[in-house]
Amino acid sequence: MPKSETYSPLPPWQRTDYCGTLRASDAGREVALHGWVQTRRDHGGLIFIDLRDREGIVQLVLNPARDAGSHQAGAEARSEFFVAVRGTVVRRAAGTVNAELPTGEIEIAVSAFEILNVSPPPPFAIGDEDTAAEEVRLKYRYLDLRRPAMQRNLRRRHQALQAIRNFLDAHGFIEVETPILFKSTPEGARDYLVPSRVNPGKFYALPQSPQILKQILMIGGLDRYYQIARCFRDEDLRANRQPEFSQIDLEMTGPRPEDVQSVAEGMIAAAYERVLGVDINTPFPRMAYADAMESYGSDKPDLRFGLEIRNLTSAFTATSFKVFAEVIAQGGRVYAINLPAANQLTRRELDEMTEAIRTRYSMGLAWIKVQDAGWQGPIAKFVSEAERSSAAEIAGLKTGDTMLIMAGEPAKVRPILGDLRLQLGAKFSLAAEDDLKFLWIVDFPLFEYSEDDKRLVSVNHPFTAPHPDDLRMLESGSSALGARAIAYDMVLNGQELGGGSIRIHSRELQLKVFELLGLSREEALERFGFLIEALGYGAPPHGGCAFGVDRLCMMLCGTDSLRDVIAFPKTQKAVDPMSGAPSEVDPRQLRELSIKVTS
RNA sequence: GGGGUCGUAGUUCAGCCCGGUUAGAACGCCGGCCUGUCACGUCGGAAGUCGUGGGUUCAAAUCCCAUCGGCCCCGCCA
Repeated sequence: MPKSETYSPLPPWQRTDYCGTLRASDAGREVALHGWVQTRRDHGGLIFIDLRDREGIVQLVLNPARDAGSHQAGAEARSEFFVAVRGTVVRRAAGTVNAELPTGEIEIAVSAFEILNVSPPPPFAIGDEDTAAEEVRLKYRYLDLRRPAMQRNLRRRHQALQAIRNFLDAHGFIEVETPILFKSTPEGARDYLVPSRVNPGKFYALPQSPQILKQILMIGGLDRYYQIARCFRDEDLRANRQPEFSQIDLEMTGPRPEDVQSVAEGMIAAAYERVLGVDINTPFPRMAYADAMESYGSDKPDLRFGLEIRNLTSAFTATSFKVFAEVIAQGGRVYAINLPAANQLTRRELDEMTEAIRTRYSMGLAWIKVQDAGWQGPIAKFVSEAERSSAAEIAGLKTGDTMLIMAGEPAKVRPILGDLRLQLGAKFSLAAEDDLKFLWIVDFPLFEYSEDDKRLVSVNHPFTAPHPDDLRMLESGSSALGARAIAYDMVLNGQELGGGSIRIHSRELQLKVFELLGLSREEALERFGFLIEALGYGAPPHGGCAFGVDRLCMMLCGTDSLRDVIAFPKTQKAVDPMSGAPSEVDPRQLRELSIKVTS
């Protein structure tokens, strides 16, 4: 333990090298290292210490014959002590080389060894595999961050952002910071609020995204803007959702959608090239939203495997099977997923699947198996021979295949089958992990009808430009539902990486859209007056996109949890186990803010 | 707000179904020995409010209820 009289805030000598970078070519060099003790192997006479820094591990040899003081000090060293050493890089004798370590051909013959700080035994070993519970890892995040896996993830994140910054800089984008303390615009997610001391009873909101501000930057003549922007949404957490997260936010003046998409493709490809060294083919394929919903039941389809949803309705237009006939009479459709013979589900699994869909959605799932003798399954006997062959042709049914069938409203059935498709893909490991299936989903609808609010809501956000061919449809609320937006989402392997749109730059059109959304002119002006006013001052056409940095990094790191690519993430209860945030505050602070806690 | 799941030495877990010895194991930790180990070896040792509170019982880690926390999911997330 460093005694107080020897404690110094400065190390006794400066590091010359990182532990993990030393190689046989360094043999003979005198080096100085700083690092944490990974393990100590004390043979009594001879002590080996694996010393770790961010670059890796190197073996120290403490030999009393070389330096008695170092050997003595080394005996005191324990896991996670921080030490400084000096010594000579020497080639290991034949037979003592460790092929497992990049530094395994050499070791450090130590001539000076000082413990700079001690540590109690860590609550978990700083190894490569994360054997500790996440609760413990987050409480001692500084120890967790020493693990090679976390070091690698954070470094990949850095590399990705660096590549993206370089790419955008090279394409004329100017990085501009926008305020964290901004105005609450209650549309969309719940805001995080910050009370204003100077203006009692008034609040700032943390931005859910810099959407409006970047539009105003375009009106402000920046022409091309980007930002790695922190965003805040006070909603419940998920494995891929944190209350604060980062977006690569960009906006351009006068772009066609393909101009924005090309920039986005380029920057994502740059990140993949920099981090993983893989070459991504651009441009990415485009798929219309309507087609994605029809074939995959999702606006973010995973294209790494098939099992597309098939529309069998035409095979059953004249069916005597009551269930299908009634659905079709009411404008519903019959959809199916054809599971090829190679992927067999047991009777029990089929029953469980049926039961799960019944309890979760109160919907029926039917199935048939194609046997040599014909269709087999609970509904087989209701289906005529003509219907069978017609359905088989549509679905590409072959002997041995299993077909899962649902009938009902497309809006209800397709997402369920889409979910089922993903479950089946996972169950039969149909999606290769290293396969990268990028695509753009385009032609989103501008609005959808919200049953809860009994009004139209924006599918994207209210600043999204309608498709020019559909402008006439905005004259009434009912026809507006059919209008398309100039909006696009980038999807990778079933994850939405980002999306964007061309924005409305006409003051009148923007007011019209707010009106369709049920906002009175007064409300619109109160909430978004500054944007509406700005649009009136020669706002140029503009558009852009935003990408989730954290999700991109998840993909780049091959992890399922955002928490693995964020240095200090929060738990599902939005708590930071390390600092204890959020916490109560001094009553005086509350008084200054004119805030009273009522519960 | 709802559903599922987990909570036992510092850590990872077993024990829980079917209540009954002193609650075990591994790693880690502490002490001894050890000059070529690299998950060092070896001999010995310490270590527990079984998440918390209540209930049932002669007896609760074990059964019941409540509650807190981690994780996954639904709702929510323009």
